[in-house]
Parts: sequence; structure tokens; C-alpha cells
Amino acid sequence: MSIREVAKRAKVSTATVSRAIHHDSRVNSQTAERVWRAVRELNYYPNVHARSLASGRSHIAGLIVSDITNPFFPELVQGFAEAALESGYDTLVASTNYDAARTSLAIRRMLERKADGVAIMTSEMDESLIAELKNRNVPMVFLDVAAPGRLISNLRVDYADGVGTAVRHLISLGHRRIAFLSGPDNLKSARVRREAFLECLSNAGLAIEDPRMVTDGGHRIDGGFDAMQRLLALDERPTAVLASNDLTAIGALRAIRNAGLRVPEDISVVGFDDIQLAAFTDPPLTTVRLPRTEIAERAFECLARNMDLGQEDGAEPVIATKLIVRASTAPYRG
Amino acid sequence: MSIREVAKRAKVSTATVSRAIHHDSRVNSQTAERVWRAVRELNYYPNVHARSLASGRSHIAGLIVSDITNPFFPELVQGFAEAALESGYDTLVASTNYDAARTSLAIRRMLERKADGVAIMTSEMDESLIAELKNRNVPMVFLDVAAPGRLISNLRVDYADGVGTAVRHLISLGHRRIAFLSGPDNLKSARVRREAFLECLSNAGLAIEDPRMVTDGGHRIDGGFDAMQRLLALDERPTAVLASNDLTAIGALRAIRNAGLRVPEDISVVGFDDIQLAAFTDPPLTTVRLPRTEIAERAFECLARNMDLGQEDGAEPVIATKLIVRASTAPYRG
DNA sequence: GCTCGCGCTGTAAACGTTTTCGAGAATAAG
DNA sequence: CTTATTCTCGAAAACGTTTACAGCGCGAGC
Repeated sequence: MSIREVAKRAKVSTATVSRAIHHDSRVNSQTAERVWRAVRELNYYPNVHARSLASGRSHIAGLIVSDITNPFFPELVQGFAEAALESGYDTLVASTNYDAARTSLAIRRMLERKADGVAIMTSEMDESLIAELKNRNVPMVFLDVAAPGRLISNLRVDYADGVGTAVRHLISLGHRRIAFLSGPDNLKSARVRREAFLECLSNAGLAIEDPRMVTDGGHRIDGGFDAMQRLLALDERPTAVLASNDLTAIGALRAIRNAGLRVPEDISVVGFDDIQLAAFTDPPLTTVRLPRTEIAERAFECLARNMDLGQEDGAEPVIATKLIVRASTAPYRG
Repeated sequence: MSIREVAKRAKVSTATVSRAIHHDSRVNSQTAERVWRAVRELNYYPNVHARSLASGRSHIAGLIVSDITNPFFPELVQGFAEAALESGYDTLVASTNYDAARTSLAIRRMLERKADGVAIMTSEMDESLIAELKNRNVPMVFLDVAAPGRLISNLRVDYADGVGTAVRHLISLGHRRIAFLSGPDNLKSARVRREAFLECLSNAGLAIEDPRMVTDGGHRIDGGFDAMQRLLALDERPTAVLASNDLTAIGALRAIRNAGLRVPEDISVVGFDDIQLAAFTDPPLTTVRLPRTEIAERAFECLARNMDLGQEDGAEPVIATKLIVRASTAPYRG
């Protein structure tokens, strides 16, 4: 089952077998056919380790995520692995668990397995760690962190647009008093979303006068619950809220129901992310979808540019969001 | 950065370096120390491809699942990968998407990457496909399919016990009219759960007289919704229901609320699986947990027995379930 | 007729480890 | 003191590919 046996059966040298398998145009089509027949008859497939050793290419793409258990990631993994597979790459996924030591370990594994490229889809990533990847000239792609560079790509998510369509959706439903449940300030994406919200509202002539209308939900269910309770205690409570995150929105849903009010009749709620759970809340949550599959595919494409197409520069595609209207929003009822 | 440079710096042969790295007891402790120092100074790490080629062991563990997007699997993947990592294995995960062609492709990938063992955690698996793995003597472990054999292990889930504790929980709360929302009959695990339910009830002297008290929920939310509506339409409706699956239970929750009744005051509901969503339903769902992390760890252990310990036979650990009591069950109120 | 180029194929040297075999030195046994 | 044994190590042969390099046959150009 080695290349030598194929060579013997096809009555050629191993070099020719190798070339035929790689569809090298230099081999005569008849010989190639002979080789392929032998391959089929012997049910031969190449030893990837020997191949990697000789060629220097592992045909492994690395994918580093924070936590595969976080509902954001499985789709990402799936999409990436799928795209990789189509280009003949296997995917090596590593989970950092939001932990520095494990992150370092993840990088090390990528290095050891000699990944041809690695997608780093987690925010907690130290500059010093990626340095080694950079030194070894392995292409990388990040999610929304920095500018692209040599062999380094970046996926830019258009959060502002996502927030914008959500806000316009609420405005078009007649809402005027719109509150925002913000996320942790140390998260760049959370900050961007809040700023976008404020700007969008003031662009529409609805600039927020009461600062309590923007309150922290911490990107968690309980945080959203508490934050919504604060909003409900206001003299003039909002008729609609936009959450920085679906979990926050779910917490808000509970708080509203808990207060004896109804969604969407009394208050409209919009989330952000479109995690799977969002479709199963009661009522199903209107939310801004972050297209995970697309992110995954773009990420691999960026790597492929460098790995297969021989490009040296990085790309920076922008990822558009999409408003998914479900049942948690309804027209304002004066 | 090759073993040769380390050898040169430590003034030994590559053989000795290799041995030292593998903590071979035959190398003198002083020379070993010299080697390790050189390794550190050069920041050397071995080339896995060369290693695999020479040793014939890839240190890759395969994991085949149906659909990583299905909330059952991420934890499984995580647990498995974690356990594998601790033993120095990287995990290659493949998703079959419930599709025969992709399943075959997954197996092929395992073969090509020369996985040292593979865990097959999906039911749709053809005998003919695993034949090739068997031929190549790669250890396998399955989830609840057949008996173990040479290099083949099986994880047996104790569904009967899980159903039993759930039923006893309801009985101890005073419930006597308990219904069952069953799953698809072509799923072995679904059949087992239903049989266990019936037997458990008759053991308690509460044998079901009305066959309509066991009705198909199809393991889906909408199926559970419809099934529960049928139960609610009965003259004597149940005071508690056990679902074969959490999704079914969630559908039931909706149907009950939809009918103007309350959980758990009017009807108690118990699910099965303990998917993440179960903790976030309203009310949070009492359910029987299928310990995914434990399944994953056991699965890897089974492989490790064969891969590292040199055992030839397969194991068959049994996986115990656990009742998670949340807020969807309450004492019967006459 | 000679050279050149082209199309095709084979030889053999990598790639970086592991591992067998054997040798030399030191130690123990007799 | 000789012989066996144990320790420690190195030389070199795998492992199964890829890929420079060279070679061969053959038709074309001169």
C-alpha cells in the first residue's frame, strides 16, 4: 500500500506515480491512466505524514476559538471546517477557555502540527504569542482586532450597520423611547455597538436625554434581567429596548414578563447575535444576526489566499449583519 | 531547529537526543540533562510529521459526530479533546451531517491522517465503513450501539435508570397520572426510554390503562407541542408528563401555557438530556441529565486502553444519568 | 549528420524522526 | 585476571513521500 507498490504495478517509477497523483501536466495521459488504475486497484492513498515531511506542507488549517461550548462557536467551527475540507485541508480546532495558558498551548499545538494557516477567532490573544507564528510565516486571520498586514488578514464586522437597521426597525414601528442594554466596556465590540446606538438615535433626531436609558446588562441573562428592571422603574419607561447581546435580551424578556407586562404588546425587545436560543425564546426574539457561517468561510478564504494562491498580503473583508424579525417587536401602541 | 542541531549542541548523536526526549531510561541522567538544556536553548520541538512517519503513530484521535451544531455535541467534543490533550493526542473532529457520503468521507479522513483511534458518536454508521478501520487495526469506541469486541469498545447509557429516577421523582411528589411523550421509534434510545417508562410505572403499580397517555412527540419542539395538546384534550388529563427529550418537553411547556395552565402548579414536566436550553426555559426544566462530558472522557479512555496500554480487548463502561431538579416539577395538588 | 529542444520518465537525494544493532566502557562475577 | 553482564551511546537503516536533476528518444532546424 505504499507508492512503490503502485509504481511497480503501473510499471513506472515512484516519481511518476507522485506526479500523476498530483495531476502534473508533464506526465503522459496514458501513463497517468495506468497509474490511476493501479491506485484504484490497490485502494491506495498517500501517507500524509510522509507527504507533509517531504513537501513541507501539512494541509492542516488551525482554528482557535474561545470556547466551543459557547453557542456562538459551533457554527463557526462547522463552517470553517467545511470550507477547509473543500480545499483539501483538515481543521485542527483548539479551545482557549478564555485562559492565557491554554491559549499559549493552542498556539504551540498549531506550531507543532505545522498548520499551514491559523484562524484566531478569540479576543484574548497576546501579541507575543502570535509572534512565533509570524516568524514561521504562517498566515493568520483575526476577527475584528487590528489592521491586516503581511500574511495577516482581519475580518471586520459592520456592527454599526447592524445596530442601525435594528434601531430603524424600531423607529419605523413608531417607537420613540428606545433604551439600550449595553455590554461590558472592556469588550471592543460592546463599545462599538453602544456608540453606534447613540449615534444612530441622534441622527434620527431622537438623541437620548436621560442617561439612565443606556444601562449595563453585562452580556448575561441575569445582567439583562437587572438592567431591565432598572428601566422599568423609570418614570417614563422605554417602549422598546435594544440589547447588545441576545443573552441580555433574554434576561430583559424575563424581567418584563415578571413585571406583569407583555412582549411585544407593551414593550418591544431586540437582541444581537442571533444565537440558536433566540429562535426558541417566548416570544421568539427579533435580533440582529451575526452571520457565523459567513465569518467562517471568509476566514478560511483569507487563509487560502496566502496558503494556496501565494499572495503575501492580508485581506480585510467586511461582514454584514442582518436583522431577523421574529415576534418580540411590534408597532408602538400609544 | 532539527534534532541534528540539538545533537550537535549537546555533543551526542540524534539517537540519544531522541531517547532523551522520550525519557528513555537507558540514557544517562547527565547526558539527558545536557540534551534538555540544548533543547531549551534552541527552543526545539520535534517535527510531528517526521515522528509520525518514523514511529507509525500519529498521536491523533478521531472523533466523528453527527452534527457539531446540535447542542448535544459541543460539550462532547470539548470533553474528548480535553481528555485527548492530556494524553498528548490532538483531536480530529468530523461531522457527518447525518449523511452517508459525508460519513464515508469522515472515515476516509481518519484513515488518511492515520488516527490512532476513533470515537464514533453517531448512530448513522454503516458496518461496511468501519470495516476498513477494523482491518487497519485502529481502535474504535461507539455510543450505545453494539457489543464490544477486539479493539472495539462501547459506551452503554443506563437509560432505564434515568427514566426510573425521573418517574420515582414524580411519584414521590404525589403524581399518579403520568404521561409519556415518546420519541421516534426508529431510534433505539427512544425505544429504550419508552419501554423503561412503561415498566417502571407498572412496577410501581401504576400501569397505564389508557394507551393515549403515551404519545409521540418526535423529539422536536413542535412535536412536543402537538403531543401535549392531545394529552390536554383527554377527559382525565395527566398531572405530570415525562418527555423522551428536552425539546419535546419544551414544546409541552408551550402547549400547557397556551392552554391557560401553569407549570408546575397545574402540570409537572420532566425532560431528558439536559441540553443547555433546559436551564433557560420558563420555568427552568427539571430533566434527566445525560452526562456529555463524562461520555466524552470515557470514550477517550476506552481508546487509550488500546492505544497506550496495549490492551487488545474492548471495554463497555456504563454511563449513569442524573436527575436535575429545577422548577418544572412540583407536588401534586389534588 | 549534428545539434537543439521538447516531452516524458527515472534516479536519487532530501525531509526529520525512530529504532535496531552493535560496540565500547565500566562493572560484576567467577 | 578473565569473562559475563550491564550501561550508555552512536551508526545507519528504515518510514513514504516530493522534487531537483539528469537522461532518453525523437522530430525539427540547420
